[in-house]
Amino acid sequence: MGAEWQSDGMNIQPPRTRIQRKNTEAILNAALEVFSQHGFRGATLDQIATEAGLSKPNLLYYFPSKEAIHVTLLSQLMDTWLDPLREMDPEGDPVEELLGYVRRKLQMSRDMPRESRLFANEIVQGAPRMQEALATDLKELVDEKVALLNRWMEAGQIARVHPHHLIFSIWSLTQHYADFDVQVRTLMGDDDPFDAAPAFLETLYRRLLTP
Amino acid sequence: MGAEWQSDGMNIQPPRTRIQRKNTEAILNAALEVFSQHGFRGATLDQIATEAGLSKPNLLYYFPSKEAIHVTLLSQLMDTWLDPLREMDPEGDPVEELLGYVRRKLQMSRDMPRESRLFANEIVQGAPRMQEALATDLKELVDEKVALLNRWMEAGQIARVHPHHLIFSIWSLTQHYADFDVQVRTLMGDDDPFDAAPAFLETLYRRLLTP
DNA sequence: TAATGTTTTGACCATCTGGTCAATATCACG
DNA sequence: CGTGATATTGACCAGATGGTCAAAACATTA
Repeated sequence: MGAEWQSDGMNIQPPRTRIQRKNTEAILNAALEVFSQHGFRGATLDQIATEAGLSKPNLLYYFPSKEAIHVTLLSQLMDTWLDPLREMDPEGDPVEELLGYVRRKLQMSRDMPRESRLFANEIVQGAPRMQEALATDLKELVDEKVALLNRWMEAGQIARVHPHHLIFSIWSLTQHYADFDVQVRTLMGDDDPFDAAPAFLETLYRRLLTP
Repeated sequence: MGAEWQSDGMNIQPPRTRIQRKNTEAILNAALEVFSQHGFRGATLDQIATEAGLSKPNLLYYFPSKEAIHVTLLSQLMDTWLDPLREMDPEGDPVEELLGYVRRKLQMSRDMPRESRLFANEIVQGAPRMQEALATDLKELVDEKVALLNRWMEAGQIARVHPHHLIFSIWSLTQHYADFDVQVRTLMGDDDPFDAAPAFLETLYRRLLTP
């Protein structure tokens, strides 16, 4: 019988047996690798199965479909992805809080480039499987932080700039190093982009934000 | 016989007859639409053919393969894409030249979002069909402009920042509005992102670059 | 208008791909 | 060890997809 413990609808029951835990983890890791490199349609179940060290039917014993794997990945990552923004503390020093956010976000591009590219693939192609999450979870968080930025600006603690564009700028400047990695490295030769990026971004945001 | 006038290898002979001109143009336009929305593997010849108002075999009368269409598109666009950077004038006022570049690049994101996403798709996925162009044409141009930026910095005409990262920042900040359009618009609601973007970027780069 | 070259198409093919299923192997535990 | 539950697999399927081809339709021009 098809495994009853599997994700029904949106909810994922935590895998019960040792083997289940091991295999679902292997599958999600393999899928992250493959989806982030080829996009949803470009990825094949065979690729993912091979990468995970399983046969295709075996893979489909753990997830009901290709899409289910993709959706599971995206929603699991959403949280992690937004953590750095959540951590921005209303009580802290505004400029330092923003710089901290930039630093954490850049660190994520360095440490989790596959995750970054997974999202990039999805959004560039119109976010067909994520639009709802964008319009609800993400929007809520961003609205809250935009309000915070507005308060900081009104209090004269950071320079007045368009808060949405400020947030977008942080996303684009940091994720660029993961998403466009090939290009960046091709152009910089042997220099590791992540050597100079932190200083560059710190300079940029200090000059932009210092009132 | 297979049409002899077709692109052999990398060179594209300009289409000769009226019909050829019309159809190759329609195909490339359709392909831009479809590839930019679904990526190379996600796009199908049927989709492109339908979008171009042709049958699939008819489409393949004009291009030998799916890949040939993609390659043609990419190399045709490469030039257009780099024009704004080429226009940066060594003789002009440094800050104004850079701001002009930013403005032109932002304008391209607004006017040619499909082209931007085509490149984004390609590069996010590791630039499998473009690496060479990156390593030759693009690198040459960037190296030249990096040298120019270095001269400007040594002359004290703009602030000292890492020139490569400066260029990357312009790319990422401007292309973000095209590539992540869905996300940006979802979060900004009814506001058109392109209303406030020019002012935001001008502020940002003036503060960053003014010595 | 006849002859020639160009364009279009329907039918077809091989391969790939997501997914199913019954049978088999492995595991956990009383 | 034996037994029921869990895990794995080979064989298979239907639909999609990139691409071919010979024949038909259409243009062009002598």
